[in-house]
Amino acid sequence: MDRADQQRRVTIVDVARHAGVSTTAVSKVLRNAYGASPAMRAKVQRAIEELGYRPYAAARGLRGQTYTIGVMLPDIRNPFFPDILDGLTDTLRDTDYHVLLGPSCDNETDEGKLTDAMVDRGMDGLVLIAPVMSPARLEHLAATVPTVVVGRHTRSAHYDTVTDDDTTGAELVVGHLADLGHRHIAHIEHHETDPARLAEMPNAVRADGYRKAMEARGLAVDIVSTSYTQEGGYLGAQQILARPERPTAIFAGADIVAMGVLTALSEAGLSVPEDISLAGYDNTSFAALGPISLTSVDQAGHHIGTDAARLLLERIADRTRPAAQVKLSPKLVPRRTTAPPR
Amino acid sequence: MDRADQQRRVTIVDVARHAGVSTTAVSKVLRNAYGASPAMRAKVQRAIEELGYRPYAAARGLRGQTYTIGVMLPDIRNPFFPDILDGLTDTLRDTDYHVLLGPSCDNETDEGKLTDAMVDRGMDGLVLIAPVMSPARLEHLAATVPTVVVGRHTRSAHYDTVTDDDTTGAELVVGHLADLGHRHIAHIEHHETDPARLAEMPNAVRADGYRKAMEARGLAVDIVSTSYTQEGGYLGAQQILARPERPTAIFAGADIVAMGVLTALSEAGLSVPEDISLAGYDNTSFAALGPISLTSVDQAGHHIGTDAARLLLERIADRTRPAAQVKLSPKLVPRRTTAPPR
DNA sequence: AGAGCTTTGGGTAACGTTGCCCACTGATGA
DNA sequence: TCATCAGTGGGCAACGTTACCCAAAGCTCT
Repeated sequence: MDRADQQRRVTIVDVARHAGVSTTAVSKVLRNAYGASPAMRAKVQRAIEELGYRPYAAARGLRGQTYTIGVMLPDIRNPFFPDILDGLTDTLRDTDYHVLLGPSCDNETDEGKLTDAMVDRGMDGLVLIAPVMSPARLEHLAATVPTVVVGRHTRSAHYDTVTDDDTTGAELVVGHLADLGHRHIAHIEHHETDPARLAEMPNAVRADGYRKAMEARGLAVDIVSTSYTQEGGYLGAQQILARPERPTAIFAGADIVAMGVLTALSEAGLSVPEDISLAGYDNTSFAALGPISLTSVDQAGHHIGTDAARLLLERIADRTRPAAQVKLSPKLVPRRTTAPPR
Repeated sequence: MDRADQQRRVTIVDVARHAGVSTTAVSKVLRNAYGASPAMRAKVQRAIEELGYRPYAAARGLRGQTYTIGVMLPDIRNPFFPDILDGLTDTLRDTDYHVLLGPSCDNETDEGKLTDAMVDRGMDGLVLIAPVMSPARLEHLAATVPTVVVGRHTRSAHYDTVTDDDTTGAELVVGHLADLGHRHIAHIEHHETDPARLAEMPNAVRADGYRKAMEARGLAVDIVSTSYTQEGGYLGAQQILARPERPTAIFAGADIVAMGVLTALSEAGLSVPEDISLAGYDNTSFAALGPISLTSVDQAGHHIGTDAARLLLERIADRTRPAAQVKLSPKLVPRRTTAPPR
């Protein structure tokens, strides 16, 4: 073993000694704090570079700040979330903050563990993407650490929200399919029973938007509940196909769901859009794929990410600032998986 | 603002006072250390639960441990990496460790920043998936913190490695296509020029395996260099199609690359496998998708993840244990995108 | 000249946890 | 009877950084 590498970290004390100043002075330079002359700044900067010093975040954490932002998302496999993430990291790139991601957590227990872990690690701020936890827990969490909630239709004095108008998005899809002549349009949703979440979660709002849009047109509502995963789409489509009467179109609540639907349809020997039309949601890069060319709803993930990052930075800077709610508008992107019914 | 929520965290001191014991005693119970009677353990446990105490990781970090494992991966959009991640989190679920992920970093600069950030945050161990940093930096990093390197064909006394046999994997693909009767097989690789990385990175080894397998059969090597992304596949396929003579098969170095190739082929009005055969690598869930049904090479991502986690835990427990190299064997999964040439 | 600033620099007590010590108590063994 | 020892519990000094202080020195303005 190379013992030279195992030596102690360079600390602020080493820098101070090397520069011939106090640790306080070094700390001031690091924080751009008041009370350090340009001459001293230069001296300290030089010492920092010569020694290759980097502040130890754990020690800073003990004093209040870790310069770390935690991000929680429900499913790393859903290709929509990386879009949001890109927006976040692009915005935070020029700041002192670093982004760390939790592993996928799709249930309340995992969410609780992860957010606890993030709080315990002294994170300066959290971005929660479509969290399923109870409103009370969300409230309590946001009171503990600056938080931005993405996707969930709720508001609170403690946290900011960034949402996309899922009701309109669902209406866009139903309108598009109805205009093509479809009368029987099935919807695959992410199952939700908790009354608090029924009104707030994007999947539930999307399903409700579908319901309203169908009823407004006098069409029969046909909802299958599974989950926003590829498997959920597969199973949902199988349920739909097992019935006596087949719908002429399926509205999948997310592109990843549509992926699973495609598998099931293909296995059943049905072709899209000849036998059945299919629309997704999120306009992921997968939807644009040539052989797939999925009709979808664009909700500008990158933009959502930059907004979330901006709001979080503002909230970290001033925790008493009134909570903001940003609401973005979706756009329909028609592609080749939707066509008039035969 | 709800002031009650803003109160100080519950600390070990509060627990000690509440249980009527010393902080040392509480710490002993927390760490399952020697020197605490069952009676005291029970008393302290009760106090911990009553107060809802959770240890503060930043303070622990200052003393040496943060119970955090950092994971770095090149591209969150590549659906292969979540498989590895699942293996990691499944194995670490029952331990005291938490997994935190860095955002995608596909270049040496970002990698350096991220690994620095992870070291600065006192992480107990790192899992680096296909890192591109220099061998010297890798060596130095692994000497600083317990590390497992995934995918990179290298060995060191400081870190363990988990790799898949990419040479064999490439041979499987070329063999499969050649057996079908293909003579002109193009390969899209992730561009690599650094000599150190040419011998070590999975993409480079895969390309080399392709080269050897082609030459062993007396076939002409035809390599296009882009990147292991959807866009890389799209651009690579466009380059291939712009030439006077079209290959009868394309071997994409990763499934995500094959996704982009499909788009380009579709735009060019070519159908798969009638006009051109296509094989990917990684056997991601996307490859199994009905309408895609991509021939691919399975390298058991979940298994890679569990092995990496196991090795890392061992190394954290004993940093002097000799470094291990785990090498897994790939399997060909033929599907509908490969067929004899017309 | 002296009062009252501003600027510059440093001393130091936290922050929450750990692990090395030591002290005390009974029991054990010579 | 006296050392020895295991078992139990606690004191306390770190770990690296920050922010609240205070002190000294050099100004400006009467």
